[in-house]
Amino acid sequence: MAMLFFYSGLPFTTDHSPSLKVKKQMRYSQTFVPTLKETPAEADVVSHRLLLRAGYIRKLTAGVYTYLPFGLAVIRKVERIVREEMNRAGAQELLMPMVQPADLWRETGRYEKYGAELLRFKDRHDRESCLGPTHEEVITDLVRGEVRSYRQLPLNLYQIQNKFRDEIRPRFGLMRGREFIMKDAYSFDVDDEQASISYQKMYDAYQRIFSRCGLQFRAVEADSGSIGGSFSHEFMVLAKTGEDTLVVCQECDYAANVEKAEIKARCLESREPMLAPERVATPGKRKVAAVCEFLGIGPELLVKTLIYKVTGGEGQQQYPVAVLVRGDREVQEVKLKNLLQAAEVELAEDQEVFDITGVPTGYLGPIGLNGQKIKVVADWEVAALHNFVVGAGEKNYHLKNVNMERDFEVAVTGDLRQIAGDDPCPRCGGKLGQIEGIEVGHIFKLGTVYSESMRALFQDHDGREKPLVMGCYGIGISRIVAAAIEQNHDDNGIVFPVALAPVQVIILNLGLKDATIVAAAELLYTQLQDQGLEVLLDDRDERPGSKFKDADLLGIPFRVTVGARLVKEGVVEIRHRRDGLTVELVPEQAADYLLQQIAAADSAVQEQ
RNA sequence: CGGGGCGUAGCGCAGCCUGGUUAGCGCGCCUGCCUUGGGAGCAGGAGGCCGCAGGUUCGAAUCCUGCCGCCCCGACCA
Repeated sequence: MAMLFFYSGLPFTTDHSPSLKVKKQMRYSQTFVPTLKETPAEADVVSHRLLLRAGYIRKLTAGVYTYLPFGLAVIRKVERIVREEMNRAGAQELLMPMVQPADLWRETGRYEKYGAELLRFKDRHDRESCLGPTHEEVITDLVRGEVRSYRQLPLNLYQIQNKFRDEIRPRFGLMRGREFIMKDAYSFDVDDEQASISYQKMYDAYQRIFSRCGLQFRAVEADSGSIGGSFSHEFMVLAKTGEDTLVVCQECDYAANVEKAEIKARCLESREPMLAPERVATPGKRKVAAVCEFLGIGPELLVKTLIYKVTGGEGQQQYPVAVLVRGDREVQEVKLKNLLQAAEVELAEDQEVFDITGVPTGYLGPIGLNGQKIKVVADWEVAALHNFVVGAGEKNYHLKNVNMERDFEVAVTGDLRQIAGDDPCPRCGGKLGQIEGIEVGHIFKLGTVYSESMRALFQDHDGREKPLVMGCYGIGISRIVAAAIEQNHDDNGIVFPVALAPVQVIILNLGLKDATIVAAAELLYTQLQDQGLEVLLDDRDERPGSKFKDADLLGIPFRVTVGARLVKEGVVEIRHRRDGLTVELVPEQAADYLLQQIAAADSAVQEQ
């Protein structure tokens, strides 16, 4: 502590201290924002391209990026909103280590289960370790050591931290990096009811966060995936480049990820009398369309038999499962995985199918598979169907008039197909639409999965020891930046929402050799800063064209041009990046105008 | 990991198939002149282990082998 005195004269402060009123120098000529005229070849999607071109990020290696000053500024904007809303919701910030011991992960069994995304390594003492892709184990370890009593609950702890997941295929720049910034929060409650309240608080906080970020988004019901747990929502930014497909009811407020979207309208059991099975030659007809055309039937009367390699669930070995869906449907693998309680399901290759069943693909059917000890599962629709067509289990033949139960046995029947465009809403029966989305947030009700396996127990007021009921809540901070750009750009570059822009205003000095213009630009720069606005002054010795192009590319919401018109007409020009709206004002009015516009943008967002 | 493609100056690319003079173009960068409301013009200039390592050859950016890296399509996820 004594060391502090040696730094005499300097106040003890940190750079995020709000009390320190040092204005940031924001002269373009001295700012490291290396914009690019041409698009680097590595970038394909809009956000990646523009982040590189606008000098916001640079790549170090696959899926790993440096945030340059302006990129970091945007990240900080997002973080600030997230912190404010998390704190408002009663969560408390902490910071956990990124390096974690393997033994902790063994307690929940995830060291083995998590798969290759978990980057494992040994330290110099040969201790097994990993880089944290998420922190359920660490937080649970912390809390089990400190929380004993119901009086210490509820508790919600969060952090904003770099995560590392050794993604199979990183892509799209910040959208799917291996290293990325995430906010992860964990809630601890006494019982399920209280946990639901914590969950709802987070749901509400997330609504506020994404609204304040100026994003168009939608909360949807989601699969809880490998994190485990019972109940889950994803927050999706709506954008064409989204990696996920969502179904949204046009009549009620139902929305879900297609992975999850239930098919509720159970089809009516067919009343047709069952006919005698008939073996028909279908030479060379392997595809659904070819078989149907050949037999003169619609694809809804044919049943596909697909062989999946399934891992986990009952025993650790891989085993084959035959999945039956109608010819016009697709298997939804996430549903299949959940139904089988499997760790992984993978469609078998043609050769593998032959090795497993002895039948070439295209002629496979459910009959006789039980004899080979292959588990058969069927979609509900198949169970309702009568007299359908399946592969005969031998090359160049199919079977007509097949019926489930009479002709073959099925281990499980369930909701296994992907929801289709003509399916009705599972809630209200209304019409469904499909849209693309980017997952920027995911909340889970975990229950006691982790607290039980790690023995995180507390004593309740009835004196009994119970496992903590947990929830976990993630937000992809760096991904929000990419998603915001996917949703907000035009041909000239980024169009940042005011809340996320690295600075709110850029002043273009177009008359570096004209003392009047320079003086006016400098004065405006100082005045706007004094008003608390974030301003970049473009004082570079560049031609006007370059300055306009860069201002657009960077996506700064408001541009103030100080040029010849100041000398001739005494005005500066203020242009809105988003809609191109332009006003001319005397410089004295500029600050008020901008403050008013920025306030308006903020309140519009708040009302969303 | 499976499938496809690419590594040549800071960026975008040509040259490679059909080996052979000093490896070229556009942008950017430096100097000077000129120009100044949408990425100007002229003149001069700097900058290259042709991804790495072997091999074939009198001779390799170019042909062969191996490795490394990157991008795109699928399984994963914030």
